[in-house]
Amino acid sequence: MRSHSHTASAVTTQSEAYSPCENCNVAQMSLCHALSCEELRELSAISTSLEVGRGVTIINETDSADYLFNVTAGSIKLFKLLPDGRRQMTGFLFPGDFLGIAMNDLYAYSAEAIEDSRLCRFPREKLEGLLSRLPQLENRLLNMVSHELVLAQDQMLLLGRKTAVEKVSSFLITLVKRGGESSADKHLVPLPMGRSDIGDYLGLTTETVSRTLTNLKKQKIIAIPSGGGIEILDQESLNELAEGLD
Amino acid sequence: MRSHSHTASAVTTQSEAYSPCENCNVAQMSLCHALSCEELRELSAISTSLEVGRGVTIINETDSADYLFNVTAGSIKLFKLLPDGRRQMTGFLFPGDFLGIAMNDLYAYSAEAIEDSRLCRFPREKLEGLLSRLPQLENRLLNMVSHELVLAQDQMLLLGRKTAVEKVSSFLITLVKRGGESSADKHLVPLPMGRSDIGDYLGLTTETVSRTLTNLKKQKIIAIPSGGGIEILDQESLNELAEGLD
DNA sequence: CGTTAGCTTGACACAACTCAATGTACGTGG
DNA sequence: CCACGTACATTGAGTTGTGTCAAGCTAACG
Repeated sequence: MRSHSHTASAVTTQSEAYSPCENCNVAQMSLCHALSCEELRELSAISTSLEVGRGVTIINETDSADYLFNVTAGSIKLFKLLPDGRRQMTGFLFPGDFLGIAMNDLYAYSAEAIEDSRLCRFPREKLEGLLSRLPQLENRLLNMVSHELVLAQDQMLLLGRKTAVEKVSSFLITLVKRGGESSADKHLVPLPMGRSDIGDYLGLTTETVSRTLTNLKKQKIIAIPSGGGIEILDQESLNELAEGLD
Repeated sequence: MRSHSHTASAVTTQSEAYSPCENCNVAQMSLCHALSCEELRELSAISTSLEVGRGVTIINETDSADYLFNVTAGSIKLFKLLPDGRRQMTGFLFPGDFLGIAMNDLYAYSAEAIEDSRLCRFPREKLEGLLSRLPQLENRLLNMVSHELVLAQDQMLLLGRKTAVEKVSSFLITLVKRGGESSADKHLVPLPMGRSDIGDYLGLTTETVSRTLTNLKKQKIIAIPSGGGIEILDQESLNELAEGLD
């Protein structure tokens, strides 16, 4: 991946005009899951593969919602802003995740690449046309959105009612669950986003995230290797901390 | 409505075995929206109308998710609990709203009637069967869930990044927007839920909600009539407070 | 008219924030 | 390859918004 532009405010690189959906390595966990060969070909026909460099803005909160996306590589952060700059992350996306839900044809959040990433882009209008002809696809989309809604409700509980330790512990656990399959050692979770991003996801400041991680480290519940990421040393304690059981 | 049982832990009254969906007064804003007569009849065939009294539990967070519901009268609160009893409301439902999204066949939250209410109940299995035959219905459901997701993201911003005044102001504004149509005077918003429910919705304590409302009253931005509900005196100021513009 | 449930108000405590300084890792250019 | 610069992470000291605990108030209902 060559693109390293940190300044662009929109999608930058567009690598291929046609997408080899048939060979897609994330198809089994993405929107494309459970489609027949023929259906996959139809979807492929309207999709475009994109590469974006770290820091590049993919969509903007109030832009017209013309496209939907599927992440195929890298990681993406979603967030909303208040007028004075306060920021709330609404989610982190990894390969297989879906992006572009809108209301009144406007995106509900902004999206930015945390690291160099690849996405699959679908024009909304064409995708909606496909949905009416491919019930499998619409059902798949309904399941994905329902799943996201359940996660959003968990996050509300976290934001509204959990303490700093409980928030950070919960966050680490969801990362373990998500990254569990892809990582060789299940106890070393990658952490591509910065402390400030984590803080804005958990409703905390950078400093509180840092202090909390340090405390967990002192308690030998986690380790923080210099190469980045977090090593989970005591998953059991972490689970209890996340639910406030102590 | 006669049922006033406050003790039942499950659905109590089941008034009619068949439901007159054709005459439903909330059909235009509910799940049933945009269905043909024939389709409406099919939906009607699998639905049951229920009445529940104030305080009655409709679903329980970890129960098997056998039914989906549509609210037709009254108001419902949705919430999640932590082991030690801390509670987070995930939403308040009014006529036309939808209820029963699940993950792994378990409900993601509990639901309880705030006041005497009526719901339309659909067995999940039968509804899913219908979905595959009625693409209109599936599309409608997708739109409703997507809409809910957008609202959930707004709520994350509120919970994670807004102050007490901003939270309460935002809450009042959403009530105005929701109840605007049904109420004669658009500036008197009904408030069927208690302070404690509002606190658990906004990630605050009862006391903070109360103090904040008192402050808004002192600033002549709202009035609190003894008959219940809240009167909005200065919508403009409220809008600014909600976004932190002062 | 007394009982009760919910709302309001007050005094104080503390978890997390703010502001500020220092430490660390990494990429760039000499 | 090393020195420097920049961005990010950590740590510390002091502040504050909201929570906690406790006391009164209000209104609805039997």
